[in-house]
Amino acid sequence: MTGSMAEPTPVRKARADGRRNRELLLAAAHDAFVAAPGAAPGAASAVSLEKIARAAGVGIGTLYRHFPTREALAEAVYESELDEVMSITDAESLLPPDEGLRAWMNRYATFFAAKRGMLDVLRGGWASGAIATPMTRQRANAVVGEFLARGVADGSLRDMAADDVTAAMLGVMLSTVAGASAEPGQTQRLLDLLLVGLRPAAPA
Amino acid sequence: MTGSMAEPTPVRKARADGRRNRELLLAAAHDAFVAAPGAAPGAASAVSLEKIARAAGVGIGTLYRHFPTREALAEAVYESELDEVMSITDAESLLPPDEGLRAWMNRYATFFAAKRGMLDVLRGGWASGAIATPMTRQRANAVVGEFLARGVADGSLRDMAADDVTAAMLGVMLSTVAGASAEPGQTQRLLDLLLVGLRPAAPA
DNA sequence: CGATCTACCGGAGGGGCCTCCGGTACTCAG
DNA sequence: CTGAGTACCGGAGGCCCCTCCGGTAGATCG
Repeated sequence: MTGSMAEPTPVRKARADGRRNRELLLAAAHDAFVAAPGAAPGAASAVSLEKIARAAGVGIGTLYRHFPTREALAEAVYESELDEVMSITDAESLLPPDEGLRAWMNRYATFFAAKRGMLDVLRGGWASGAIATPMTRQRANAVVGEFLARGVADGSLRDMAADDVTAAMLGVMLSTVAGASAEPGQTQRLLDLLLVGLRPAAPA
Repeated sequence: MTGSMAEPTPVRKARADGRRNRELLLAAAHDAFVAAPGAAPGAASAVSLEKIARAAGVGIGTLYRHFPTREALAEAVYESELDEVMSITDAESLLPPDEGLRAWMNRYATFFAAKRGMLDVLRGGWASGAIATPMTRQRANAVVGEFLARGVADGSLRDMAADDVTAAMLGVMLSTVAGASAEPGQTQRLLDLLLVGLRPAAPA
C-alpha cells in the first residue's frame, strides 16, 4: 500500500557521537579479531563482544545498536577485504572460465583461512542462518554466476544454478577450513573435486 | 613408557544412583530434542542444558559429569540411530558401489535432517571441532572407505582418500541441511554433483 | 542565542554456559 | 552389622549473551 513511496530523505544529519562511537567500535573489534587466532590450535579463542565494547569505551548497548548481530560487526570490520574477494580480478578474467573460477575459489579459501578471528566471532551463529550473510552470499552468487555464464558460453562449464555451486563451495570451506582439524591440502583437493563435477559431461 | 599395560579392571561396580541419573538425563534430553524443532523455521529453538538437568531432576553438575560436552550428550541420545546410519544395509550392499554410496549418503542426509533438535543442541560448538565427533567421523570414514574399496575394485569409483569424501559429504550437509535456508532439493543435487567427481576420469 | 525534540547512550537484568569443590550416601571389607 | 573410604551429587560463582528503557547531549528551529 505504501507503494513506491520514496524515502523522505531524513534531513537531520547523523550525530557526531554516533559516528565516533561506530569508529571506536570498529577499531576495537579489528584489534580483537587480529589478536584472537592465538597460536595454540586447541584454544577456543572466541572474542567476547562485551570486551570489545569495553575496549572501545562504550556500553554494550551501543555496540548492539550499531551492529545488531555478530555477523554485522564482522562484515563491517572486513568490508574492504570482502569487496576485494567478491570481485573478479583481471588475471582471473583472462583465464579460461573454469580455471578462473578455480582461481577465484582459491582466493576465497585463502581469505577465509586468514580470517580465523572472524570465524571465531561468528561461531555459534551459523547454524541459524549463514556463514555468509544473505547479502554476502548474493555477492558470491553473482561472481559464481558470471564465471558459469562464461564457461557455458565457451563449453568449459556445465549449466548449473549459481547458488548450488556457491553452496558446494561454502560446504568445502565449512568442513575443511572452519573445523579445527583442518588440513590445508584437503581444501585444495575438494575444490578440485568440485571442479571436476562442473565440467560438461563427456558426450556419451 | 607405560607400554602395553592393561587397565586394572576397576573392581568396584558403578553406583546405583549414578546409573539411574544417567538414565534420567538421557530420557529428559531425548524429550527436549524431540520437542525442540518447533514448527516456526525462524525460531531459534536451541535447548538449554540447564533445563534438561532440571527436567531430569538432577543438578547441572551431574549432567556435565556424565556428558562432558553437548556432543557427548547428543551422541548418547541417538546412539542406536547412529549405529544404524553408520553401517551398510543389505540393499546398499547389493547395488553397484557407486550407487550404494549414493544411497547411503542419502540415508545419512535424511538422518541429519530429521534430527534438527540434535543440531540445535550442537549449535555453537562445531566451529571448534566437529559436527561429527572424532569417533563418529571415524565410523563414517569406515563406511565410505568400504564403498570406495569396492568401487575401485569394479572400476565404478576413483581411488580417493575416504576422509576427503567424508569431508565433502559433511560439507554438503553443513551448507544445505544445517542452514536455516535449506532447500531439500539442493542437498540431492549437490550429492549427485559429488558423485560425478568420484567417477573415474574418462580415459583421455 | 535559547528552547525543543529526539537520536543515541549505557548499563541493569534475566538467562545460559561451564567449573569447581564441600558434603553425602553408597559400596565393600572386616 | 558397622565402619571406612570414595564415587558421586548439586549448586554457587564467574563470565558472557542480548534486550530493554530512563536519561542526556546533540542538532535544528524560532
